[in-house]
Amino acid sequence: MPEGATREPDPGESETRSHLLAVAERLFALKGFRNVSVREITAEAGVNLASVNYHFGSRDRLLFEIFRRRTGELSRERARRLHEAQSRASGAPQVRDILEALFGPPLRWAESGDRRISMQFIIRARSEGTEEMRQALAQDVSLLSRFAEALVAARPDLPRETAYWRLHFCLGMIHNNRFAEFDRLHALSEGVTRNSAAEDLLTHMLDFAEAGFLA
Amino acid sequence: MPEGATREPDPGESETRSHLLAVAERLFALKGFRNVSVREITAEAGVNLASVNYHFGSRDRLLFEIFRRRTGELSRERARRLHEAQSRASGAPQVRDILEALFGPPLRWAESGDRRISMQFIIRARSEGTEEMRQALAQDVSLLSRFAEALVAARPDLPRETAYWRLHFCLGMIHNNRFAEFDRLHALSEGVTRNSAAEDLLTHMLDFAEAGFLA
DNA sequence: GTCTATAGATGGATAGAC
DNA sequence: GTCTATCCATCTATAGAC
Repeated sequence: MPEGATREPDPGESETRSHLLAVAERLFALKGFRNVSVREITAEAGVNLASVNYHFGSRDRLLFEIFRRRTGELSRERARRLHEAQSRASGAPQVRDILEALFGPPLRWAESGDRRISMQFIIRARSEGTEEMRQALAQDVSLLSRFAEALVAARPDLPRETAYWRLHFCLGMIHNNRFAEFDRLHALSEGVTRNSAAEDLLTHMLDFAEAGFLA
Repeated sequence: MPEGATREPDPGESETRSHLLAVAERLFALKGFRNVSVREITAEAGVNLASVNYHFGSRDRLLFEIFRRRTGELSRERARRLHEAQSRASGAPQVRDILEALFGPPLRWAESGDRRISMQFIIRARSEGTEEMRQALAQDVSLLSRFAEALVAARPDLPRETAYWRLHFCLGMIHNNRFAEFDRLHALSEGVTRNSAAEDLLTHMLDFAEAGFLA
């Protein structure tokens, strides 16, 4: 597991603190950011009402801390996969390999039980996030521009603007995935043993988006 | 303008009532459903605090009434365009014409000043809507299945499941559009006179999605 | 139909004992 | 670090005068 991952509680972190992070993440992901109160979080976690303020200062800072951790992890994983694709292809990967580095991590997160909650949390942050979160997402342009540059390099004949738009469409394809879609996916692939559900969806997405880029 | 449109106040509707609908729609669209209070709506509208409850019963029912009107209008416009495409093509339109009936209406709404707010409201309803709204959206499957059937007819060689997924990806491309994207769009097309901004984006989307369907 | 006043509920935050 | 008790702000909804 890469350096930044914090699936297991940080040993230097109080048990209450990491428990609060886990419980809050789940509730926020399931019910929406504004539909979860500090009271609900602490009750569910079996800790005292005041502990959120003691450990995080405020409800908002707890929420932002979860956001910061998860988006950081996802970005690092995507960057790593893009870098691997570039290494394999001597710096010039094909469109499909670039898109796999973009699509793969969130789809694999959404599949496994543990990361699934984190993925739903991140998806929510795009629409329900605070101004601070949206600003942080907008500043994450460094990662996106790495993908954009890779795509432009793979399709140098394409106008830059067109490549940007198509990357934007690809992001839309990802962000539209919610629990409902993943559940439908699991239902559809029931009894299909050749691949995992996430791999099936990944293939569908890559087929569609790759063809879109080759237009 | 088609029958269902209610851009102008219904003559049989009290002025306060239609004014509240317009003001509330704008505030909900700009600030988010849960970030707008009855107090703010009535203050902005210059009417009394109690008038929301008098005219609509509750804040939630005001919100749902806006939702009901706008989603109805958009669905009817899409259905009409699909029907027109089918008439033009003797019942068997091409993929691109089907997708234009899907993409065109929301893009044109987002472009013009008046409908722009309504479009943002609808986009928000997907992620911030109440359970009642999500249920209504899910039941709007009748419209979606008309598009799905048309696409399957246009590409009979494609597995049904694949066609559904691709329609799902197209919906993602649309729903990812927010104010930020439309503003970027307006900036990009500054000084470009050959087409309106919405037509440019529509072309980009159709190029991408049509190619994706032909994979 | 419109207004003021207020009831009633919820939730974030903190003081202060332990 | 944890707990109880409480403050204070905000909001929806409604009663009742006009």
